[in-house]
Amino acid sequence: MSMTIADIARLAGVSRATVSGVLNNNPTVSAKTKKRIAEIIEQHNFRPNEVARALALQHTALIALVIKDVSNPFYSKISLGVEQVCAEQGYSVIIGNSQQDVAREIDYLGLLERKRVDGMIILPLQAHEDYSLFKNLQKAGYPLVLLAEIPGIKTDLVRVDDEKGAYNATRHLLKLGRRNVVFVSGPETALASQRRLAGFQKAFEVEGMDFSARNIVAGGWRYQDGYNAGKKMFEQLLFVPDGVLCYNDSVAIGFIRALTEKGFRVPEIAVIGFDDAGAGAYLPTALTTVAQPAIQIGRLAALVLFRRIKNRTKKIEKIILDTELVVRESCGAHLTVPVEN
Amino acid sequence: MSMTIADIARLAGVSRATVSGVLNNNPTVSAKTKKRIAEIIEQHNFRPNEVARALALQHTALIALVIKDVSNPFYSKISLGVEQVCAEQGYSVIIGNSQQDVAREIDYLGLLERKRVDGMIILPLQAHEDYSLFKNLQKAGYPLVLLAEIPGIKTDLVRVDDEKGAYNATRHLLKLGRRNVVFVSGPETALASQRRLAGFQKAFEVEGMDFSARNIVAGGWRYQDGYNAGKKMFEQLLFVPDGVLCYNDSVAIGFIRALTEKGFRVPEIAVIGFDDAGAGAYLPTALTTVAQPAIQIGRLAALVLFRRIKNRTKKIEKIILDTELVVRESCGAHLTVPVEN
DNA sequence: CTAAAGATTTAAATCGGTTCAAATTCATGT
DNA sequence: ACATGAATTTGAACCGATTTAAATCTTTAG
Repeated sequence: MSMTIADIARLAGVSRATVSGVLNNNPTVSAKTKKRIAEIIEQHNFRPNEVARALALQHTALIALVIKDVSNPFYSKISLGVEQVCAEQGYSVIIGNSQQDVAREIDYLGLLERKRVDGMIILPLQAHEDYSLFKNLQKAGYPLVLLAEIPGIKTDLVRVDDEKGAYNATRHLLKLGRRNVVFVSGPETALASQRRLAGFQKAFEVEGMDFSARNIVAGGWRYQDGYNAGKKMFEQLLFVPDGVLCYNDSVAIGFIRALTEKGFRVPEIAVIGFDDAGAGAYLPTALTTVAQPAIQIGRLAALVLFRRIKNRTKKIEKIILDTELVVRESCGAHLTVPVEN
Repeated sequence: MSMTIADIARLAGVSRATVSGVLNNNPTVSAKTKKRIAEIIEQHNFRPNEVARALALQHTALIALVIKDVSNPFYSKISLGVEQVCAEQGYSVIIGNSQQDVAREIDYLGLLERKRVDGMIILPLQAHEDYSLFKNLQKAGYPLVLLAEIPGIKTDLVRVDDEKGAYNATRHLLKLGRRNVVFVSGPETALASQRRLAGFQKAFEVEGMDFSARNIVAGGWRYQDGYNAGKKMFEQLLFVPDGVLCYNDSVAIGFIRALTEKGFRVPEIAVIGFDDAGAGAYLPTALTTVAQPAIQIGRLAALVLFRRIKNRTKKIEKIILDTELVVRESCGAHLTVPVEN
């Protein structure tokens, strides 16, 4: 149906090799044939079949990005960054949503072997029984960039310093005089949640405050998860906090909704989110949050991946970016004088 | 480096054709060889190269989804739906963000010819100088499903009845007694915005109300666009509305933020969004909105695309879904008695 | 005018699968 | 034991590009 290089060769009265030469701007083909054939190509609107090209060249100009769920604003921004630099480099990106499901994630990992994508950026779940698959893939030389560590594996990595981010946010709350502060956690399969919890806890220590199980409540990563957590908390009223650090902005937004429904208000209850993706900045009471440079994370991950694709021997890159506490209204900083200690 | 079908053939002392037979579960190869070779394949963890397969079979098991911006919650939900059914069918999806840029969109269109993706789902911009590219692609038999009409082209299409959706929402506001109602428009390159405006306007007619340019304000599609529109409006105070229909939820959220900053409140000013994707339902004053079944749209688009991929002769499918007005708090329906007319 | 050097072009192999006509093996009935 | 037909396997072509050694064509110098 569509033209092939052989058709063009026939039309031009020349060999396929020559046509290939002009396609790839090979200096060995003369300027005049180049022009002549280029015209014929143009005329017939011939586009070389990249599948055939991929087979011959052993690379597909495709990479895969596997995240939990593009409909989460933070991940969608990462994907935007990834796609940006891929487009610049002439690559396309296959996107996979693991949906927090290990089986799906494993399935996507298979794209490396099956579809021969040139590399993969992946936010691995922390729920695998073992990580030999990752280990094997990496040992087999497949370019892999992670967005979160995997136990016992050294690979290129781009992430943010979750612990420090949570630590700073928590200290901020504490400095503002909040004393009943809780952390609404993320999904158990997220290493980032554990890290943020660690930072949260550390702030308690540093401020010399007691920390107990009451300071943690189980959350999740979606609006609904935050809402549920808040609902439960404000229905039972076992413990009414005056400060809350949430796993991410979506959880914070859901939590705030729940608290509002029960007649409480922000920032009387101070709330801080994490990510700074999505609607937070535009809430009626704008959300204070630990901002991650999501697009930048995506861009860097892609850049690191390309470096690895091009140069298989280079040593491992581990990029850990800083977060930034973006103080808006929901933490009450604009109302309260910080407590010095 | 990695195993090929020839390696397996050699290992099994059999021809490549036979190995291919077991890979494709060809009934002509005997059960015992099938088992024997399957074991060898398993043992060596051989995965056939799908690039080679794609070349031979002339299909890649890839489709492309081109939207404006995955980081918009509505599009990300569509992409989720698309990916769901693709995963079920063993397809992968390449995602492209046109970013409202015609050149980028055209570039992505090229994936059909270049990367030989088996089909494409695309939300075309309305800013092309001409649509011959689409026309040619479609004439050349490339499977194409649109998420918005293109002037003068008949292709498979899945979308929502924007006009009716906006009409219903507007009537709702009007019935609630709101008299100074405005439409915060979407980007000019979005046909959907024009359709929603038409529905908005029609409601005015039906209610026998005057409609003028004051009833439209230029918006956009992001939080920031809604915010800017609101800010401008409430700074100038030329016209303070008591009801607002926004192009989408993001615009509504931004608009509400602007109005809040200026000391106004929702639902004293009633606000309705469009899409029902993202944070709307979890705002302190939950957003009333015209809900689109985004995931379903994605799923249907993918399903239609697969039908077209499999059966090139079938006639065109045009699926127009209904929206649903989800009444929450931001339109004030829970406070106001509807006005009968 | 011719040989050597340099510039271009080409034939054929290759990438790793699928497919189909032809060849081979197997089973059955006599 | 043998002919026959069915079941299975295989060789070779093909998908559409790239690549490289060899062939051919141009220049240039002597």
